[in-house]
Amino acid sequence: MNLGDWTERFQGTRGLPQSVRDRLLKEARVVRYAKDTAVFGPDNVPDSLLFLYEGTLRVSQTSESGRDIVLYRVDAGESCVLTTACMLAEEAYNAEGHAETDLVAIVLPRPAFDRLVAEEASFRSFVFAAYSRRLIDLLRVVDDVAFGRIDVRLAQRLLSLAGGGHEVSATHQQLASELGSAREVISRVLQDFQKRGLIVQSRGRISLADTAALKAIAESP
Amino acid sequence: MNLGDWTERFQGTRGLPQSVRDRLLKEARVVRYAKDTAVFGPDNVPDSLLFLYEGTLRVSQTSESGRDIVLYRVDAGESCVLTTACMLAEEAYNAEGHAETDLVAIVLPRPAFDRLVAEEASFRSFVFAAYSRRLIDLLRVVDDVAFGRIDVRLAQRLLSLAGGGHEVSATHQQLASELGSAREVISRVLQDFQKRGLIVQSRGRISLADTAALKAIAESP
DNA sequence: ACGGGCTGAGTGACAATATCACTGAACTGA
DNA sequence: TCAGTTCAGTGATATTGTCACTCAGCCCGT
Repeated sequence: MNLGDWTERFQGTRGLPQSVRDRLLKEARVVRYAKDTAVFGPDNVPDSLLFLYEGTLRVSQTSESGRDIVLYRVDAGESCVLTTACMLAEEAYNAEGHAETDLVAIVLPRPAFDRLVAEEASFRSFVFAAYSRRLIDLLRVVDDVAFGRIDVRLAQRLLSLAGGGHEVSATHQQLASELGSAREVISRVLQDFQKRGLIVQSRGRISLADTAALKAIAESP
Repeated sequence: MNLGDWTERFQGTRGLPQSVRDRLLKEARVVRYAKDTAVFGPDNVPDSLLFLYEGTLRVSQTSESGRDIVLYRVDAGESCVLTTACMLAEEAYNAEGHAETDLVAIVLPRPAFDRLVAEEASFRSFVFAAYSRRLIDLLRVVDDVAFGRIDVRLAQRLLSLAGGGHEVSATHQQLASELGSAREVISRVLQDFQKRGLIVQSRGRISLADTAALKAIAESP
């Protein structure tokens, strides 16, 4: 299956000379992942750079005790450098990538990646910028987890998961995993939100009744 | 003041051809920071890559509320890529670098850095490996903060700060900052440790009386 | 030596979050 | 339809964080 000239789609590849783009089109493979499948994990370490053409990839980390926390999401048009990082570091890590939707991705094998980084300044900038973005995402996660209030963080996450709409499809357990918290805690906070008329809950589904108030909570100190 | 051929000292520069090393020696500056001074911070964003020739640099993050947490340390022979990352991302961040000892560092300006990454595969590997190491350090921090018990983490940190010895020079407040916790919490855990005979406390100083038992705590699940 | 002033440490009360051990409610598929 | 499974609610308790203090030891000038 052919995507046509996908290099048009990525900031980091769009600016490259046509010859390099042609080489990319030849050397990279297109892969698909079905929704809710694992893209990579501790026992399935990738050895390539992943460009996400379509869909959303959720990267999370699982602790020894089985609890987990979402680190960040990779959206269409972005690349997932964590995989590259861990590949290069050859160290144990327990992050895993999960397809939140059906995914279409472009896989660039390591040698081609190396060559491109070496030869193309604009591609190099793209890679470094991607690293930086993730580093900063992680700094934010650290800050939130270490110092953030759970109700504030939950309000933020609900708004973000709703993506401008008013519906969130997630179980309490999934929301707990988003924040690295426990289901019971989330249940209690959500009940509080519901009592205050900010949300309406049903099984596996939350509708945001008062996004303005939620935003106020999300932005409280 | 001349350090001689410092390129000998770094994994990432040792393997370079002599011509490149000569260029490095010409283009990089040697800088010194006194112990307990700020090397970089939100209002003092660096625009270069820092190689640490001698000393230890502590990188920490401060929350809005004033509490802070240590993200990682950069030791002699390593480079601090977080600065580069944030420089490239041109995003706000609130990490800061603090000299834990007197520092001698080599500053490589951005253009020279770019050129070197482009031209030298071994230097490139070094940079990517440094990024990866920091990413993985941060994953560890996230895991600890989100899921770790405070007594376990404190035992780990005491052992690590003692560096194989039996003495740690740190106030309770400083230890709290290491872990992103509060002084009172640390005080209580330390008192518990002392009651159990694991440590002996004095003002600004802790001596580890029973490192074996501390290790047992540090490794408990 | 003496008495501020300052920093480091101890403490009780309380709030927030996590854990444990359940219960019941809502869906699902045979 | 009903048995199994997933999702959500709840009380009790443990851990961690916050607040508002007190007290002890150190530094320094007189």
